[in-house]
Amino acid sequence: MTKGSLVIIIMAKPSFKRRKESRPAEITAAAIEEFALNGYESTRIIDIAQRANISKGLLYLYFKTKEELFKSAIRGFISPRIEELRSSIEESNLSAEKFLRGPYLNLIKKIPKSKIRILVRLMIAEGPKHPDLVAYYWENVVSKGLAILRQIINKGIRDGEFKETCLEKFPQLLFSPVVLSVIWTIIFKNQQELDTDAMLEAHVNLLIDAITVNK
Amino acid sequence: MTKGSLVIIIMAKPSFKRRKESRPAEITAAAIEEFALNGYESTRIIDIAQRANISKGLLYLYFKTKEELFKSAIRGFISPRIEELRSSIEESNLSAEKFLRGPYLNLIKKIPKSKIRILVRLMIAEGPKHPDLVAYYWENVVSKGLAILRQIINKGIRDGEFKETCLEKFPQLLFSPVVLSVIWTIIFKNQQELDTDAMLEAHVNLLIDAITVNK
DNA sequence: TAACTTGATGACCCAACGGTCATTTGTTAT
DNA sequence: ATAACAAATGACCGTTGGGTCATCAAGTTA
Repeated sequence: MTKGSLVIIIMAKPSFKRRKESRPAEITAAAIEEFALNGYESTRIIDIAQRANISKGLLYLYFKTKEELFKSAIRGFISPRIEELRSSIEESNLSAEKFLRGPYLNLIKKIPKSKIRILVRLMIAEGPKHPDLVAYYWENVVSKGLAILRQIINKGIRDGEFKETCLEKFPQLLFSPVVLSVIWTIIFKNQQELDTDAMLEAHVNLLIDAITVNK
Repeated sequence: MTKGSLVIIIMAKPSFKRRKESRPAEITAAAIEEFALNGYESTRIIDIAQRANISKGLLYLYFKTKEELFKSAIRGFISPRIEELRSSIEESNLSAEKFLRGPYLNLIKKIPKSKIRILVRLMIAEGPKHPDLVAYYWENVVSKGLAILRQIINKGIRDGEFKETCLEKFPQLLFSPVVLSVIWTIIFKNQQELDTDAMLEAHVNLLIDAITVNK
């Protein structure tokens, strides 16, 4: 429309990059850190901007509002973990027991030490005010994980490894000490150390003892 | 010091009460509700005042700051529960297994439905910014509960009911599905109902199966 | 009823923070 | 060099919400 429009069309193609366009990712990374530290309300936009080494104004060039930034940050944080989850499962046709003692135990040992802790706290603290985020988290992480667990337990039953117990109705029970570990390490780290590796291993052992057929 | 001081001393005794002095309790009750609903930062003082049917100014007559009100509210909420905990334990010299299947299971079934949920969410969300509150919670609730559990498990081992398992090192395992239940009912109630009673019962059954001597 | 005391109010103050925008900086094309 | 325009800045605005205080209301005593 303006006098300059022709010029724009002609020469805009040869991709220019002042400071490149990895900016959004840098910003959401900084945002996740700050939100994890302070929660949604007490995190100031300017703290995020400073952590990302940009000005407040530039942040608003990429994200319309604080809310949108928050959601983008969480989503951007979850996405990569989904692949992580799927790939580390890789059914690999082990027996159900071997699978639980091996890849599964390994995976859950990592969680209380990884950044996923952040997510747990954020979902608990901010979830009730961001139902669409909860829905996203449910769909992409929780329900998938639950399905995998249920599948493994049923396989064990079909193969005659496991007894028919209530565990198939509540696969969550295999996961519950992970939740406790995460919360413990967030809240009570100053009160008492918890050897999460040992605890998680103990839990898997106990449950397998309880549901294994013979012995 | 002032001219009126003598008068005060003489006639202040015959306790007067305009609107009585149960005010602080009313305020902390209102505060707990609001804080549970919105978290610390997003709760406005005026919301608390309105819920307590008083003006903002009066609230500040009883509590110097929002922070002080928050702490008082939490402490006031915890105190009564401690007695609840102690009394519902009442060792009553049952066998360890009977105790776990009876009074203990009963107690934990109540938790995800009671207001204690509130506490869990608040501690997770706001704990990191209020370490003294966490310390108080630890001392008066968590460490006591943990001690009781450890005691019961050891008794079971001494009496020959239970095997020596890692459960004595991690009594938390008996409690972990409670934490999961609480969080679940807070966050995912719109995604999927969870029969917490059945799940908790299943969990206690499984663990007892795993650690009981013969069978 | 008058004097006095304390419970209670809400208008007001001020700092903090989300969000905007006029302006500057720097890069590329010619 | 300079035109052109995107990238980036930070001073500024408006609102929100914690906290204050002058003022009022109501109870008690004499």
